[in-house]
Amino acid sequence: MNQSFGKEYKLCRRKLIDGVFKTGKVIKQYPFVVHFLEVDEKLEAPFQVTISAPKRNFRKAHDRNRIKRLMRETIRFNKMILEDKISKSQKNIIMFMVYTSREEIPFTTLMKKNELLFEQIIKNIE
RNA sequence: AAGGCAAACUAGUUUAUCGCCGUCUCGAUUUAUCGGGAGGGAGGAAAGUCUGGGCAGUAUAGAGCACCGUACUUCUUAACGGGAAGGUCUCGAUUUAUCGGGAACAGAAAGUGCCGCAGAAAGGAAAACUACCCUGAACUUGUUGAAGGGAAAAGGUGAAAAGGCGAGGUAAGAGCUCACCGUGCUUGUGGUGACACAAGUUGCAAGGUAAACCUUACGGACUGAAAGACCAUGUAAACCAAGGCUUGAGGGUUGCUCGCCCAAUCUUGGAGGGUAGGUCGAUAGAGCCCAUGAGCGAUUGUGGGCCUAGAUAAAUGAUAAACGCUUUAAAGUAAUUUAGAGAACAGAACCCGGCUUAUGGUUUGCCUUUUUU
Repeated sequence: MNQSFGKEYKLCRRKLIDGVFKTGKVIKQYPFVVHFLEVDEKLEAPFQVTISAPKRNFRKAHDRNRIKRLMRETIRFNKMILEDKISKSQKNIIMFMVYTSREEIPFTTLMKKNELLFEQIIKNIE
């Protein structure tokens, strides 16, 4: 089982990010808010995601790094949920994830929340 | 034992599983990817962006004014507003001469401004409220004290009242005179110097404030890695129209003035193309460690060794276990055992030198307080 989660999963093309916000859908699963969109373009990875921890909630750079690392770890563990679905269809998914809580939440609960979130995305696409 | 100050060190360790970002290397082929291996991967402040440089671009023909910064001395350094050593003033402690702090520590005899309240008077060679002295008026002849003058010694106000204190002197007083002290000036000696010490003086006739303007001395081009260079893409300093031509439009030269340089490269409008990617800059440096020489020290000479993060919506993480540390509770005379909890401040973004701020722990030195012997 390939659990790697490298550079190719990063969404950093400005046009795609603008597209996610203009035409994508929104799902809230506290503490996450995700904007996502199905695209026909061929990407380097099955899905691409941008992770964001707002400066408004975490003033210190050290805290923002901590939150983003935890989020990346949860996505890495749960990515098979999305990849199974995507491998059946020909489309790719791009996402913009925002962490909305003002405090750090334990890793185990973040895992469950993230799992729920990805299942909701799949239902929504279907 | 607790608290405070200063200095130094440290910033949990190991293993397993799954991952992240570079570097080197091997193999495979579809020549651009895949797979394997080796090795590296945040800090003492990476922070604040307060300073000094390097580096890069623009410009180099300068001068004056303006503006900004610094301000005891000597040294140190690439440089500094940093650091070292020292001087002066000042605060605290006592062991009275030492120790430990602090200082926006140049100039008030160039000029201007300001000094609230209180007080008679607050800067003008000023000022007389009480009380003092002299002259002197009135009458009740020992009282009241008009008026004029003297006087800064006493009281009172104030942060500050015009050198301090004592003696002489005087109507009462006054540096008016004298001794001592303080302070200014001159000379000499010592010191690289800031200054110190000594002697003299027919100076004391006059405050503070420059963290008010100001004066003096010294220094200062501007911008900032989103700098900048190259590659890729695009006909793009391209195209169309109008105005403007050597009798000088316009541009550059720090903000202004003068001066200087370039000189039709210009101005306005219209229509319209494309990028927002990559490589370098960018990690071998005023570098770090060790030894040794010079110096009180900051620092520096010489020799040897080492290579030590380079990301770019931004890498160093997650989970589990063990050990170590701190702490709480229980058991025990004690060593200790068991169980629980905790581990700070904080994330490189071109690179260095400093400063400042945040912060867990350990050690050493000094000081204070309390308890026991």
